Amino acid sequence: MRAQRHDLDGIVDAAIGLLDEIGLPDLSMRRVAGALGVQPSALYWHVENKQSLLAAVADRIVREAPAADGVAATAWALRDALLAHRDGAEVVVSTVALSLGSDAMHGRLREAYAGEGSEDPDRDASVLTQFLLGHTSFVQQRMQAAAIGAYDATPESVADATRADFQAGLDALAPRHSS
Amino acid sequence: MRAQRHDLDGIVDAAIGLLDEIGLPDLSMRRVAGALGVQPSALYWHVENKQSLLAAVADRIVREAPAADGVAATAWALRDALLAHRDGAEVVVSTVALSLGSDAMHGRLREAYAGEGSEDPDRDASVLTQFLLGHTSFVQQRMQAAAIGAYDATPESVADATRADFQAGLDALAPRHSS
DNA sequence: ACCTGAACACCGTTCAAGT
DNA sequence: ACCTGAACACCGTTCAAGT
Repeated sequence: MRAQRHDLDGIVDAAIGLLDEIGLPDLSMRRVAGALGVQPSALYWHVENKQSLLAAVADRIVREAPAADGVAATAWALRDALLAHRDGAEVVVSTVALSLGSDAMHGRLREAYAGEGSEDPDRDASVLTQFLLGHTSFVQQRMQAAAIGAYDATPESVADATRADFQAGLDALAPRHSS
Repeated sequence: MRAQRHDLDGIVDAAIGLLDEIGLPDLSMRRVAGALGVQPSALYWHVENKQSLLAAVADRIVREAPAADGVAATAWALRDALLAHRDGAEVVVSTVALSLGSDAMHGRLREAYAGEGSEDPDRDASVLTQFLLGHTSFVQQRMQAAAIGAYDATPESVADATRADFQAGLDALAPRHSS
């Protein structure tokens, strides 16, 4: 068989595509390899193990969030980015402590808080990061439960209710006016 | 071989014991069965699948939190309960949407908010639940990363810093005085 | 440099059969 | 009612060997 030649970026592309299709529980190294037309063992040339591949995926998901002005807009952009991919929140949560993708989150929020005159931008960013991760995990969990009938509500009503939750959280955690 | 006779409670006991020993990634149905001296397939008489066993574990973890007075004390008690078992936060997060153990969390916080004169106890409880879950996931992730050297800090300093994070979150999300 | 092929030590779950 | 035993269709990871 022909050698296929891939790099980390291509592998992450394939992994994200598969993630959206089949979800995190079914995302295996063997499936990623299959999507690339390669043997499972070939992945280990590019990546140390599954966890570090997921870290790279998390990194990409967070970086897909566009830059925005101010704490609230930044937080909404990050929320959108995590919700844009199936199980995106869970993937990011699981790698947050290793200060990869999550550090990008924290860093953006820290800058936004600093720009709005926070007295402790680092602490404020930590708290909002933790809320954001818990919130998005909850949203995706609920949406999937609603989709399979395990939670009695329409996806739309879950989306609406959780947007209101997020807004309420931001009202409390982000400064209202920065003058 | 002798029949072993178990009930759901005993299985949850064994699962929690194993969870503390080996962590969620290594917690398999086969290991739980092994700890009980039983074949893996025997578990399926008591439990529909692994996910529902984990839901029962999550339920128990949350119920282990003692009742407390007021929003802040309730939140700290829940935080302690999730942190009391290895990967406790992750277990609870993964079953939160199915309104099992997590509903107990939400319910307690809702009552506490109502008792402090909140205008929307349901929303306030949702926001605090989401922060609590994100926060505790983050703490356990960081502590483990610190333990294996993947994050450069002592477990104590992580514990201290995250306690301050939680207090800051509560300052913003819980009412300061209830008169 | 990058991939194949084969192997190792695992998984969750089902189901007939035992007691 | 509750468990065993065997099977099915999978896993992540390692490593020699190929090109």
